[in-house]
Amino acid sequence: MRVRFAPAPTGYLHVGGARTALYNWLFARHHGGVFILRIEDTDRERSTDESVQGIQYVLRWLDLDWDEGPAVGGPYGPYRQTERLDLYRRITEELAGRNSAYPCYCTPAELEQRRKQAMARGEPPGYDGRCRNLSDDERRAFEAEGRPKAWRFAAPGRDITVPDLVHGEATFPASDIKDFVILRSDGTPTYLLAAAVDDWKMEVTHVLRGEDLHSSTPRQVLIMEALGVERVPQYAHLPLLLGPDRAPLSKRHGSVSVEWFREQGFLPEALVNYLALLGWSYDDHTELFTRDQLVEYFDLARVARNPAVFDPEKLEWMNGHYIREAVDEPLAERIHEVLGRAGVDSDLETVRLAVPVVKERMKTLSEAVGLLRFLFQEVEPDEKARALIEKAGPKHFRLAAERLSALSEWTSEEIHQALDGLAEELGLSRTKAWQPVRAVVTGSTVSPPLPESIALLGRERTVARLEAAAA
RNA sequence: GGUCCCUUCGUCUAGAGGCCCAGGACACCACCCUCUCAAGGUGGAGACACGGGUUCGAAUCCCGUAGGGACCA
Repeated sequence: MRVRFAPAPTGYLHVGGARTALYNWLFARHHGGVFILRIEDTDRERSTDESVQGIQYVLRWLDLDWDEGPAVGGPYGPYRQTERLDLYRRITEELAGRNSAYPCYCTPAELEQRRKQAMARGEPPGYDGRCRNLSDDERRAFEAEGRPKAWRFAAPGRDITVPDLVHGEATFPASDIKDFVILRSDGTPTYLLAAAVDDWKMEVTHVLRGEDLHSSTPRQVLIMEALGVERVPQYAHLPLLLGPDRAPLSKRHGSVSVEWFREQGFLPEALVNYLALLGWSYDDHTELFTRDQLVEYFDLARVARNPAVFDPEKLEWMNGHYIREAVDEPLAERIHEVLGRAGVDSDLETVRLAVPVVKERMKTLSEAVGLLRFLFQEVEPDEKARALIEKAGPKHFRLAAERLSALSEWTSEEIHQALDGLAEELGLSRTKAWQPVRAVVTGSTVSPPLPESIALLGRERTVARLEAAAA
């Protein structure tokens, strides 16, 4: 079994593409097949080394390893290979020899005009087959004129049924399959030809791709059949991913690239788990899966047929879960990195100690910045904090400073006791006594547990902040 | 316009004729826990697009209608 994942060379992978990659990978791994990475390269404008790098980077981050590739399909970009162009041309000639392809001399303007006429007559648009039965004389005349020619596939005029591993069979009527272009006048193949030929040459047995390619399947199958390909791949079309507005996920939804999620502090495990569940389910209640379980359980028969809306909130919840589950040490390193990128100059040692108290209060790693900033920078109390500080008054903080500086041991237990003593002395509830202290020490009314926060901050800085507030 | 695909709580979904006056999860609400925020616990509200059939019985099968999407150019 040879499974191929073929993203377009857009330079990044959006979550829809990532899900397709994941399903291909899971399918291949589940069946012990070969997972092939092939970059679809039919777009002249965007194909660059960088885009291939970008896709590889993302797949590595998600830990989706491939066995072959990256192979590049299509003829463009830095991967432009004239021998490939020759291959597509030779195959087109071969098809022509079998009466399955013919040159078309119609100009874009002519095609456009006829399309409009057809529409006006209430007929479906699409090529009318005009050049299919050109006489030799007519053909010579066009050639003499120096007209550019494209090559079209000669549709066989019969219905075609293509099986699909998630949808079952779909029959496309002959009338819907017009003679389509396979080789452009500049000698480059269209997606249809390139995909069919490359899948054939790479001996691909399974193609899992987006639903948007569903209706192009019969044309690819037709090309392969005309070529006498013995084993046409099996197709599975995955339901599209939608944005919150129910429109297919695309660049205009903004932050949908996997790279963005990485930068925001999402864990690959969370993204993989979430994506796996967008269009597939195992049973009626299991939601959290390890990678091994995913590989073991994944089954195309349980892939949904309806499109799914991408829900960032559920992803966040799941990410929070994976952060809580994460091992402290590597997590500390990642948080250290995130802090650095946010311009907070932290030291790894302190972050290590802080991890246990922050890990269960984050949905994304980037939230660590707000939670831990007070440990590494001077604080500027926010509005709520300032109000609390003002209300409590200097005496509150002077007493707190005294009690804390008198401590013989600087541990969260001792600090806890000192703060309780403060509450007692002031005749206040714990909440009322502690919140102003929190405001002064962390600059916020929200923080990790106070005694732990103070322990992390250190005696000197804590007392200094309290004394400044008492002045 | 044609063809193909799709339609269960706001969202992701379970459901392949009786187990379903529809189950789980996220989000939401309430309560508990509690030094704040979380996490955790308990409870709550919330859906079978519509209309016809078939059947003793339909979310599940059939036919229509409506809506959405993709492709064709």
